[in-house]
Amino acid sequence: MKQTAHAADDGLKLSTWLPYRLFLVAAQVARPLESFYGETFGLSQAGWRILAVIAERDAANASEIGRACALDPFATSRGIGQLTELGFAVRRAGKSDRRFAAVSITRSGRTAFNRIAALGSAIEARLLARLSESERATIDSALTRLEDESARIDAGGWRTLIEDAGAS
Amino acid sequence: MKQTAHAADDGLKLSTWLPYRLFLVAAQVARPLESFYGETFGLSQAGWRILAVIAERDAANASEIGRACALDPFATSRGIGQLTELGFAVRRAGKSDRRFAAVSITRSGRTAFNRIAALGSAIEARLLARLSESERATIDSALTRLEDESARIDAGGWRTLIEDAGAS
DNA sequence: GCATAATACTTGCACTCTGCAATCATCTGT
DNA sequence: ACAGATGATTGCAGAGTGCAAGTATTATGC
Repeated sequence: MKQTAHAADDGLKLSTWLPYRLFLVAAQVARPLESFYGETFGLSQAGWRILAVIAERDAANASEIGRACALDPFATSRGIGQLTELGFAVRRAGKSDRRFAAVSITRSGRTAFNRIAALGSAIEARLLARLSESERATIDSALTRLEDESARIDAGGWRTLIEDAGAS
Repeated sequence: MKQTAHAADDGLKLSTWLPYRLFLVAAQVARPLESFYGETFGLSQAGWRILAVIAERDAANASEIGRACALDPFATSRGIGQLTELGFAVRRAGKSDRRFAAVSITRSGRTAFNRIAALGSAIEARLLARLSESERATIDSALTRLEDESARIDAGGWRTLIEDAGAS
């Protein structure tokens, strides 16, 4: 397999590259939500994600929360700190093992969550309105596989990707 | 329409919320690529996006670049600055109107782009391998509409979203 | 024709976010 | 009881971000 001397381009075009397209939709849709909870409650992105997790799963510890919303332990700890300062969450020492700090949502935290979630649902509804019923089903099922594969890609790191590509 | 006193939750569950699912795939897939071009070339995310744009569109000015990769003028300017420092791009004063700085990719910029794009294509291939031909077609067409709708959502801001939702 | 406004872009500065080392508190195995 | 493991937190440096102000150039009004 011979390469041309004058470095022919890889065909990658940003606007048709799947990862960029996903990123674009995610980023554009996240911006209004972020400015809402930022301006209204002084919440960061990590804070919002943690709030959403503890809204549905009570008395979770930090690592569980981190796993559930793809945050590293540092960000998780800081996010929880922010939520407790805002009065949206409380830390309690774990029952049996006191290293695990059980985090719970407060009443005002739930109120804030509901206001943000309403906006979040409105955004989702706007997106879904542009899709047919069968498209929604296809995307739901496909996204499950994409989530799985992207987790593998992330876990493997770029060296693995190069090896795999080289071995084709 | 009466609300229950003990604040019933909005049904929003992070793990099934479409915007979060898109974000997750995009973020996980972007991380290995970012660490590759970060470690190898000292390139930032903005830098990579701009590089991808000038690889396919020569002598673009800053605003065109910014529009093509969804960056504000500040980030665009800094990204171009980074690329010129790395020797991956050159700024030339515009022909007729010298306020427009025409940015072009250099030979070494193109080499770098090709190496990164190879990895990008490998990532995309890994994702596409998990989808059937018809799923790919569905997602391609659906994403076009989602891109359009997310741009509208972004442009409208959160106040518009609340008004729309309230008027349902 | 010259002051003024508009346009394209850049820079400085303050602020936030992130990544990582070091640390603290607690528990487990021997 | 003590060493080491585990879960979580903190401090700090570096990178990224948003916005006001600035430069350079071109267009406009009188």
